[in-house]
Amino acid sequence: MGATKSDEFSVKDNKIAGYAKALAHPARVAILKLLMKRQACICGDIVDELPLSQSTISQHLKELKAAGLIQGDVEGTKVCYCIDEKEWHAAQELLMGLFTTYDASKGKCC
Amino acid sequence: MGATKSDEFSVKDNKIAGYAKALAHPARVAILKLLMKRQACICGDIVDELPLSQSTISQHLKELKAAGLIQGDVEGTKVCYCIDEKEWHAAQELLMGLFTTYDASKGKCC
DNA sequence: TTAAATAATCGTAATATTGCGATACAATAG
DNA sequence: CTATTGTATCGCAATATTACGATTATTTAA
Repeated sequence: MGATKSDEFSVKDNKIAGYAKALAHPARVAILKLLMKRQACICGDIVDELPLSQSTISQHLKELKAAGLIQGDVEGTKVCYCIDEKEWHAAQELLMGLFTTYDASKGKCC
Repeated sequence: MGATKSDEFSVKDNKIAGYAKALAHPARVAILKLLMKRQACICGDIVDELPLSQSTISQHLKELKAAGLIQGDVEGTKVCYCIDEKEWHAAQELLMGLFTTYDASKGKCC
């Protein structure tokens, strides 16, 4: 008990939930915004910009990478992260699909 | 240590993260889809449709309600849930805003 | 080679989430 | 009033997340 019963739900619902989970922390939202603001990507500058330790930032980056939303390029002693365009759009489509499903069925409540 | 440092981030980023968190579980995604599919809303039928116990469903509904995404109307001994249109659109706008920020700055990576 | 810089990982602690059974509560039916 | 139905809440156990300091690579610079 306690573990999420992912198996019991559709692949699509799990994907949506997975992308949502990646966005479900303000630090990760802030990181993504930073990556977008600087049209080129950054690395440990994120650590300077956010109020979290290096190791914590590193973990958040790892999660965003695991979700597929970002990529990391090793450049010498630094690592350069950026949005993964393809997955970013995939996430956008899935989440938007969920939201627009509502407009389709303009149901009124109870 | 271990608690999320919400205070350290912007209100907006926290809102985005909050909505995302509500969508970050396949059961909640499934619930929202059900509420939309039946243009009118349901209640404990959700329990019959999903592979989770009544108490677990109830908790997920509570979270969705806390996030503002759904409303619940007591109807006799039953409770009828439905999407909260206003908050739903607010969530949609915030999340879309995040996604489209990328298109604006067609940055290429590293 | 050695030192410095940068990032990833490990270990640990605190807290949050997920899930369920049992129980409590509310409203209707009889 | 009492029984039934439908839902919420409580208490617990299992697991996951968040955060950090310390350590471990890894690569460049000296």
